[in-house]
Parts: sequence; structure tokens; C-alpha cells
Amino acid sequence: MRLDQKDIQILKLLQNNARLSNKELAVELDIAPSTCHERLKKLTKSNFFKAFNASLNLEKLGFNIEVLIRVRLKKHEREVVNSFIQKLHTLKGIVRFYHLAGETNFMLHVAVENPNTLRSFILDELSDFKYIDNIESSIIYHNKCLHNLSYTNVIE
Amino acid sequence: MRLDQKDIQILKLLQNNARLSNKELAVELDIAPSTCHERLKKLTKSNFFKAFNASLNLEKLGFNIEVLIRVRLKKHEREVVNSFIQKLHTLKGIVRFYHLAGETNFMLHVAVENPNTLRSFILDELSDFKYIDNIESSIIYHNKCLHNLSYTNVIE
DNA sequence: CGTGAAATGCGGAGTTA
DNA sequence: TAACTCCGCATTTCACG
Repeated sequence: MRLDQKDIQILKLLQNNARLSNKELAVELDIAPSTCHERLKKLTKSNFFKAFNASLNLEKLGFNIEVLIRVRLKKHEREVVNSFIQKLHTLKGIVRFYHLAGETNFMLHVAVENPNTLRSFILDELSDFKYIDNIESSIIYHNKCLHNLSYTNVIE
Repeated sequence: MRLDQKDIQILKLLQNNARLSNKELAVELDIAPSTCHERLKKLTKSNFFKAFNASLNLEKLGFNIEVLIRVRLKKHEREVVNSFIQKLHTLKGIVRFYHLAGETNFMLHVAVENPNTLRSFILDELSDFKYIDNIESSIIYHNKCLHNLSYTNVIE
């Protein structure tokens, strides 16, 4: 499926506000609501959206510390990786994880209440996994989603 | 503002699908649409949501490679940091960035079309910033948003 | 553009302190 | 009574074919 400028505009607008109504989108694109509706349906059906996520105000919910945790496993094998990912799904506090090539096997974005919770997360929860080789954490001062892509390659 | 189980449920549901309608939320919570609407309005007004983001199917848009790039700056000073963040906003391909404490100052989640685009991004775009000390990249095999938080501390 | 459905706001009922 | 949270209803607005 080929995209044009209007399609790209829909993608961009929803990246920044996934709860925009069809009406609101139509106003932004300067087209009729029905036309916009069709386009949005087409984009959705063609699987251009992976997910629509509300990101929460973590501080307000008591998660005062966010950290990025680098994890190296003893064996970077399929089975170990699978069971580690499975473990990640059971742990509380994981906002997002990256599975990586290279020295660091996993990068975890984690939200915790306070330093004690962090210590417990790392020493009790995470280290519990027996193939952990190494863990290092960095406090996140700030993080932001940018969505600043160039779409030149999909435009007709 | 105190939250109860219903509020938490709204937060969780929208984390997983930010385009859920009020009606759909109401059905899930098993309360009247009007009630649900009031709660959602209250949560929104009280700033519990930071953003609603559509995450796109990057592969489908021609971004075949995602990388995590560690950046160390020569000087980790306010002015340098500010202008680097400003620069990040102008670069194409940055999905998300983290500003960190520790050895690594910035972690960038970047989406590119192919190895050549990546090379150009790093050598031409990023290295253009004069306070770059060090850059290292890791290919992202897989990354996922989990939203697996425990809300025990905000529940009444 | 039309129809059916949903969003939205309000008054009132039930509950608790 | 005051402060809630809920619901049903009425109106406006929107989704969707």
C-alpha cells in the first residue's frame, strides 16, 4: 500500500495524540470526516499501527525513580533468552525492554518507588534469574518520545 | 487525588489501548458510561496521563533497523545538554531518547532504513555535534512496552 | 448525507461520615 | 448536612456505511 501526505499526516497526528477523534483528524487534514474515516480505517486494516499506548504520569503514581538497567546473560541462547523475556513479563515495574545485539543483551526501562524498591528489584527480583551475568543501572533524568521520522521512502 | 480500583483499571486499559472509547471502558469496568466518562475526565484533568501515543509499524514504513545508541558527551554541563537535546529534536529517526546519570549521558532509540542510513546518521548527523565524546550502537532485536506496574501505593 | 450510536452534562438517588 | 459516587435521561455530536 502506497501512502500519500494525508496518510502520513494521520500517522503523525496519532503518534502525538492517539485519542484524537476522526472529526478532529479531519479538521487537521482539511478533508471531509468521511474521507478521513476511510483513510484511518485503511491504515488500521493495513496494520500501520502497532499499538496505541497511554503513557502515565509515573511520578504522580508514586514511581519517583526511573532507571535504565543493562543486563548481560551468561548464555545468550534462544532458550535462556525466551525464559528471561518470560520472566520480564512477571516482574512489576518494567516499563519497556529492549533485546539487543552486542555486549549488553537486555536494556530495561524500569520505574520504582524509591531507592529501596530499586535495590530490592535488582537484588531480589532480577538477580533471581539464574543466567544473569551482570547488571548495571543508570538513573533516568529525563526521557521522551520523539516520533521524528522521515517518510520519504513510503510516499508515492 | 486518591485512586480506587476502577481508576486503576481505566489507567491500565488505556495503557494497552489508548483508543478505547468511553463506552468500551464502561463495559469493561461494568459501570454506566456517564460514570466512566466522569472518572476519565477527572483522571485526565488531574494529569494522570502524560501522553497518548500511537506506535507505528516501523518495518512497514521502511525502517528496517532499530538501534540503541549510547552517547557520551565531552562535557556533561547544562548548556551542552540543552543544546544536545535541542539537536535531537531536529534529527530524523529518533524514536525516543533517555538522558542518563553515569558513564553514558544519552541513550537514543533510533529507527533507520538500512545500514547506510545508520552510518550516515552516526557519522554525519550525530557526530556533527561538537561535544560528542563517544558513540556506540547496538542493534535492537526486539523491544516491547510492558506497563506492568503495581499501584499499591496510590490505592486507598 | 442519513442513521444509529456515542459523548457529554445534569439532576437526583443512595451512601457514608 | 455535606461530600461522595453512581445512574438514567436528554441533548448534542460523531462514527460509519
